[in-house]
Amino acid sequence: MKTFNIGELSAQSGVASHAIRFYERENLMPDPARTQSNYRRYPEDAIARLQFIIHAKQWGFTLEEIRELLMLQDANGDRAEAKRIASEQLEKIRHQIQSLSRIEAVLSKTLEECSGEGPMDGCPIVEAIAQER
Amino acid sequence: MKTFNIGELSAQSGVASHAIRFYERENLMPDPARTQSNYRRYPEDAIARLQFIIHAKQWGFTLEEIRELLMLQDANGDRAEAKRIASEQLEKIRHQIQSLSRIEAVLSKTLEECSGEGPMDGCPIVEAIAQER
DNA sequence: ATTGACCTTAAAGTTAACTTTAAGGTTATG
DNA sequence: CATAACCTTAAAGTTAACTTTAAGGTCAAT
Repeated sequence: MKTFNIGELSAQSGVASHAIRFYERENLMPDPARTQSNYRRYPEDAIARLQFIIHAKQWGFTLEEIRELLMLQDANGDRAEAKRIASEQLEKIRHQIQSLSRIEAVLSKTLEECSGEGPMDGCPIVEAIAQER
Repeated sequence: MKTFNIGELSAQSGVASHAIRFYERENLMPDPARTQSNYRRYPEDAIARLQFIIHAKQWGFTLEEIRELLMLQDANGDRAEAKRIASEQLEKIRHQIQSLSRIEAVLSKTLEECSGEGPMDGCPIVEAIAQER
């Protein structure tokens, strides 16, 4: 089995060495084996674990939530817990979409109304923001 | 004309006194008049300015962008500039919506596939995150 | 044997947008 | 006149998720 030092793992995973050490301190990555000279030695599956972290981040999970998911995996925990975490994430995402969509509607309408010419005084954009709600 | 000290302005606007001073340092609020005892004295329109800031924040503008908009207003600058700033903001919001919608689709589909029962091993949620793309 | 590219740790810096703390002056009330 | 509730400034702390710096040990190549 191939093993990697931290620089090689960094190159394979696209995660900076310092970030990998940070994940270790934050208990997202397990303490790796060490060489005689105290260098970290990673097994191949460390790449997959880092990619899991990257993807979960892209999905909007916080490191805290990712740590929970990884701990469930490591402990072969309860699937219901993972579902709860992911469901909460889905709810958050849906709220964000709703909120952004409302803003998008008003902002795009406002931009259509603004010619983009003339002085600031009476600018529909400014007036839309200044509007009480 | 009524004037306010910072605590009254805070109560009227819903923005904490310290945040108001912070906005002053950050050039979002103009340096106010002072009493003999060096207390800040605000005119009524300070309330509207703070509300403009609050609303712009709700629309997702950064303080930096809000400062730009306020400077344009204060200088009675060019409406085209305001339109550019708002257009960029609209683009950002649309990208966020797109990105979140993609995540929402995959995540909700994954959640449907996961019974929420049994051990983590083989959990569709974990597998969906671990998936290469 | 020396250079350069790695690796180690611990600690401090980054960003945004504040909040909190510290140490003290002022004003209103009983 | 004392006490509480204001106000002042400057500086440090907060959060997330790292990055950067400092000071030094190790390894591969020339």
